[in-house]
Amino acid sequence: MAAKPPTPSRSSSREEILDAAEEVFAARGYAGASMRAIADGAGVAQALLHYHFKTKEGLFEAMFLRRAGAINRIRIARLDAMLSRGRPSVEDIIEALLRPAVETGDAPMQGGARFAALILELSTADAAWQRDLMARAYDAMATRFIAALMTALPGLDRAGATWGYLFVVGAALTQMPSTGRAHRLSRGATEDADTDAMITRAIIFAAAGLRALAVPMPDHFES
Amino acid sequence: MAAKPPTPSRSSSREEILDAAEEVFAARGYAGASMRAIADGAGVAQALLHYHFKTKEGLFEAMFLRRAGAINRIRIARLDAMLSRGRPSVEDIIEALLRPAVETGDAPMQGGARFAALILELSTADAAWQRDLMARAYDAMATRFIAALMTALPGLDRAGATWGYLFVVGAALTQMPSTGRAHRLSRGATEDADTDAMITRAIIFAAAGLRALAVPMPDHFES
DNA sequence: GTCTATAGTTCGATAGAC
DNA sequence: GTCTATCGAACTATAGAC
Repeated sequence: MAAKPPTPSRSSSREEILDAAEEVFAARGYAGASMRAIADGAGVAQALLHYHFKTKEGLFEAMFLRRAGAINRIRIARLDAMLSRGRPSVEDIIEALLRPAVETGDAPMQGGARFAALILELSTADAAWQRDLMARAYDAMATRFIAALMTALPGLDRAGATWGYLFVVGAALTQMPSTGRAHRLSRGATEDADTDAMITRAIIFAAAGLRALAVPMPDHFES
Repeated sequence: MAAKPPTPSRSSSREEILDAAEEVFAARGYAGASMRAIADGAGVAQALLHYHFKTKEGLFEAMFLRRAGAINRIRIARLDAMLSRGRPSVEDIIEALLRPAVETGDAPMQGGARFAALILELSTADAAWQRDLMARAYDAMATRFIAALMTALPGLDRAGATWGYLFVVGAALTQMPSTGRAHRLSRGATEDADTDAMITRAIIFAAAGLRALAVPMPDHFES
């Protein structure tokens, strides 16, 4: 789909830089990361980063789109497979949306957990280029899932489906970087690193929440 | 409750620095903000920031605890008032948790919307001092609300109530900085800046989600 | 308590050799 | 494509006068 260099083995250091950028950006955020730290992580000279990506912003963009694109392709593939087999349940749709975010596997990061922090930073930023990047990385995928939710849940209008989608993503994304908070607040009853338990509960939580939003409107409307 | 300087009018510039710090930190994040920009915003010399708060970290801490404390006091007051009047519904509890976050009013920020981005940055950070600050700012309040949820929803165990609390906060917090995303994804069917519509839907969504978590376990368990 | 001035680092980016 | 070397700007923090 995207333009790829015709050379069969594209310059290997370019990918190594992107790998290192993922680690450093995810650990320290955009502003907190430095080109020097990324160059060191990749084992190349700092100038090479500027040769390949021109600016820090350009490197961040390439890094972010690579990872987000990889995850979104899995999401869409799962959704398409489900749709071709019949009418998926709300739970199925949510699972196809959330699981790929924690099952990255192929690139060097702890289960995509820290990448979630990066998405949150980007999605709440107010710089124009960050909002644009967020839109380019996720809007197409989000539109597909919002449509799927409206099909699975007649009675859910577009505004409700949109807020519902954003709630689901926000609820799950904020729990992915394991900070020890769930363990502490639950007095040891659960573990942050147990992403499976978290995702399982998130699906139950989100499916019920979406079904409630599908009811036209409770009985009063205000403001 | 906290130690206050005995002087009736405490150095006014100290508060002005905190006000400016809120704006700059919320707009650019911790790493992206500079002491210079904060000093300029407060109209004082940069050295004065270090006199009052010693380091950038110290200033961030003071700023964050002041704002978080103010919001949490309102939350706890609302919860206590409800509890003294009988058994509040899940919706009431969630409303007491979410509304104060968007109705800050007294300090100079656009409805506390951008402060939410700061909370998200802090809650997903992995530096020790940031996790400690997060715990000091929110754990006591969170514990009260988790307990209230368990009382309102028998069948909700501590692990479920904890994840539920975290889901609710994550779902709502991620929507507070209005980025135009909801407007775009819904094709104009809703507006990001309409926080009342967002909060109203968040309460419906979250209440249903929490009730679903209160059911011991659906009927199958997988993975 | 508030200022000016500056020390000491670190940053993003570029020039230019190979 | 990759490197060394470096520029100029920004940063946090401190010293010291008032």
